[in-house]
Amino acid sequence: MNFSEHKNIFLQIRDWMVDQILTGKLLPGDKIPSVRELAADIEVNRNTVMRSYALMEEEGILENKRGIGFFVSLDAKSTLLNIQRKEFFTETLPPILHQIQVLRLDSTDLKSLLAVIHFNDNKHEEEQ
Amino acid sequence: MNFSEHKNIFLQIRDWMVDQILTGKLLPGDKIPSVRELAADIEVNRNTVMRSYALMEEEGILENKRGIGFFVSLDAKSTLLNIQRKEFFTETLPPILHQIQVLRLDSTDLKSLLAVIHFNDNKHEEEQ
Amino acid sequence: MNFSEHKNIFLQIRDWMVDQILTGKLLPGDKIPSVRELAADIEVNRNTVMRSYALMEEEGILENKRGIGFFVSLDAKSTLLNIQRKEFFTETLPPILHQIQVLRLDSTDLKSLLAVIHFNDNKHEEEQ
Amino acid sequence: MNFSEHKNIFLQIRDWMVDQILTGKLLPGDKIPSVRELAADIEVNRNTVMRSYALMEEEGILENKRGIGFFVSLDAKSTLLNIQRKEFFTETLPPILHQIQVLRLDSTDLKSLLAVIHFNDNKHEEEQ
DNA sequence: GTGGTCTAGACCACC
DNA sequence: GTGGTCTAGACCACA
Repeated sequence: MNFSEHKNIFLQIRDWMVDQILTGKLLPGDKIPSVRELAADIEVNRNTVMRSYALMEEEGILENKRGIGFFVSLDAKSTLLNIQRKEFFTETLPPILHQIQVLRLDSTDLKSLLAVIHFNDNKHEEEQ
Repeated sequence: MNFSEHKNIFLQIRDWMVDQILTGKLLPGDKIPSVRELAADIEVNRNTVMRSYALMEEEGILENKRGIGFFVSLDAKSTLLNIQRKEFFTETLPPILHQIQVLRLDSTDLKSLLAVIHFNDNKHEEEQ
Repeated sequence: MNFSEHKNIFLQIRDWMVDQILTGKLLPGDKIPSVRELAADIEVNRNTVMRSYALMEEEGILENKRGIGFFVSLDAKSTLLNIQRKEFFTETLPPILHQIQVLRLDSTDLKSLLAVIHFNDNKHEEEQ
Repeated sequence: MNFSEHKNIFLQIRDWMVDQILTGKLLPGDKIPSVRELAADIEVNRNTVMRSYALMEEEGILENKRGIGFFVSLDAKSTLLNIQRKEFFTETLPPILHQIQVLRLDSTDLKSLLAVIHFNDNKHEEEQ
């Protein structure tokens, strides 16, 4: 894992783990590496890894069986989607909307954005 | 002004000022509040305001007339539009696109976003 | 059995066993499950169960017949009642009283508590 | 401050601070001691104090003005009462009820408990 | 072996 | 001056 300079390491660990879960590389119920193990692996202090794991436990993404280790919680995926969608609409989207308006961007400028949305729409139809 | 927790205050002041200019609430050539005035107003340290003004001067948004005060520079608006549009497409947009895809948001979810784009399209037509 | 997060499992096993005895689901002289049996049952390490049994033997609640197993000691119930009532009044009750006062809870809030006390009063009358 | 042996220090700091707030020794909006200051005062590591403050910020009891310090949040008192009352009814009370039942305690035994409740009832009447 | 707390000390950005 | 993160290392209880 490569850490970017100006984001907290414990958050980057969390982001990476979340990614593993969302992309299915880690499945609900899976045991994740022990604090010591991961710390050694990515050459980071135990405490930092611990902080990351504790955060994810609080968020309901991980569960802790004492003396055994941390496990991906069974409903991690839906919990994550909920957290992230909520964050997107309350934190991420509003300033974007504002900026699009202020910068007077129109559909020509934002064609790649529209393409993504269009793509998602079709994905949903397929699944039905 | 309400300051968000995890972004530097002096950057938030800058963002707010930029916004005032882009939306026409501050016009090129206008005198802006003195450092101590604004500092008192928004209950922030004078150094913080100063740092913000200095940054904007460096960016060519403000001009400083010694002993008189800071003024919105004459080409602030076009300068800003260029800077910000560029930033928007290289910095802001890409992670948004990724997130929209990961969260599988579709046009129903993002109706407010689409509404803004639509609104901008019409604005442009009127101006033609 | 569901284990709560922040209390030692071996203590929780003890509490559960004590409960079984006080409520008469386990009677004096009864053989209790073997260490390995209970461990398998509740999905816990055998050491943990052993520790719990050892504790209860020390407290005089259980007796160990070598090669046969653990049994509820004959005077377990009266022993327990004494231990627990004493503990209740010296350890458990005082902080509760304090908290009820601080939180300004009144008889309306605590109706379930009062109901239990009332229920116990009647139980005693019946037995006289 | 005297720390009891077997409870986490950072939680004891929180408990003490909560007490100060609930008893009115710290008022909403008050600045509390800086992390370094309190750490030196009670001879505990900065990190430990920090952890305590961060926890209380998360709980909405404290607010943080960057570069200035931590302040008692304006609605700390009601927030606290909510947290604690909720905890009392979901965590504290149920095992108490169970124990009272199992130990067959009656109103004679629990006279001090009833006295407190009675006292609270009168307090409320006075306030009306 | 596991998680969890605490210390001591460094370094950073921000006010 | 303030909070905040990270490290290195010790010590503990629990499984």
